[in-house]
Amino acid sequence: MGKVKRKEEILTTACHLFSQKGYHGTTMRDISEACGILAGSLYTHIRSKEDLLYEITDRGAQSFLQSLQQVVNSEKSAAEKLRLALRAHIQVVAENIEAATVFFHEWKALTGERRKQIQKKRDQYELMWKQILLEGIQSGELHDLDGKFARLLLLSVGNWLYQWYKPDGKLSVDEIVDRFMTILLYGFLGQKEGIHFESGRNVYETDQTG
Amino acid sequence: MGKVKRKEEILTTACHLFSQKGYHGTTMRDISEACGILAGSLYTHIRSKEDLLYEITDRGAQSFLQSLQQVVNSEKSAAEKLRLALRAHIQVVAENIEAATVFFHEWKALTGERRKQIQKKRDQYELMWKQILLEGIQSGELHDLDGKFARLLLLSVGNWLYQWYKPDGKLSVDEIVDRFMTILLYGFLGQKEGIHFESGRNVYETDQTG
DNA sequence: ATAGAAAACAAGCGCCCGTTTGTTTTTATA
DNA sequence: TATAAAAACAAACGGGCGCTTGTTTTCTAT
Repeated sequence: MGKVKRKEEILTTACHLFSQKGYHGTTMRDISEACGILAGSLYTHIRSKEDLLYEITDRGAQSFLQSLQQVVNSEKSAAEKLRLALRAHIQVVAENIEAATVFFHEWKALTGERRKQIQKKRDQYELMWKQILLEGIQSGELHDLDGKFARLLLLSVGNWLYQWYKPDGKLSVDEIVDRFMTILLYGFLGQKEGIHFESGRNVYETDQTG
Repeated sequence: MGKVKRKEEILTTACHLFSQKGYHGTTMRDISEACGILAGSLYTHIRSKEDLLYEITDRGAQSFLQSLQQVVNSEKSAAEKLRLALRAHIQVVAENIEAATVFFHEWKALTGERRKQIQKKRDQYELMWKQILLEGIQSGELHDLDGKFARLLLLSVGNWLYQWYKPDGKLSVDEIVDRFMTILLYGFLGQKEGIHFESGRNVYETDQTG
């Protein structure tokens, strides 16, 4: 097995096991067995168990930050920016479902400086959402909106996704985003005027949950 | 220390530590030290560590089920039922924030039959939400609504609450529910006609998160 | 083909885990 | 106040934990 490859294999394997059994519920022997080597051999490639967790969560944080940065920099209407932001978020989760699970579920198992760094990136991310919403409110496009709770709503939806999303589900990321955004923009009671989806029928069951 | 009291103290302490450090990250010695007794003495009151986790999560599940059952049985409009359901959910989380944290974050650490039982109650709970939304859609009150995603939205908001809610926050449960429901019923773009709150001003910062 | 580097092995370190056992102390009841 | 039950202690069990060390095997580049 090549040099860099084994390191990545260990990370992927750890990510898989952490997402399934949790960080503290996964042992180095679990990881080594899944990789087909002995536990001690892992330490040729990594320095510690916590290093694995940090690498996984930090990569996750970077993915979220980078994808949202593009949205913030874009020049679109507030509503469109919100859609793009939610789309970016959901895409990161959907395309890295195991890493996202570890990111959301296990990052607090980090200790000391490492944890602070991840916390910092989470704060940065939240700040970017704040910015998008604040712009929309100040420009009047999102009149009368409680920015704080709008943000909590959006992040709740995006962050909870890892709990139910299954990669082999019937709906694409775009279809999921469309359904959420329709409700978020116009509400349970509002009309969906001016919005059209290629698959916009109202079907109660479109099962994607596990 | 009395008979039943010590058992409850152990449960409360375990709940606190599980919510902070996770189930696998908490040791029996952690719990015993916080209770001021030796680790072995715990076993006068409990049978195993997993028993503690099961008791906590099962009580949580019962709280959610009971509070929502009352809403399902009530005779209200669909929109009002949704509000009451979200209120019930948020109230359970807010009034038992540590237990809720363990319930949402650690229930998968249960094994075998115990885990299946909690899963079953979670399914029951979701079914009750489905029922409320289905009634509202079939009666026409929630016209054109994608019930599946409306439910995901509501449960995302309710389930993510444990991640940011602080008991010493400035807003009451009712105020939180009002803010979420306003957005959920009328959307980011819609008018909030016919709705009035005693504290309905639009302030961007109403900090409640940690 | 062979020297040097990288990777994996084999063994085990010290420590902590959940739990058990046998004894002592505390509590409740008569 | 005597007595039995309940609770807590003291000590340790078997085992698994993250990780290290010293050696052997495998790969890579000349």
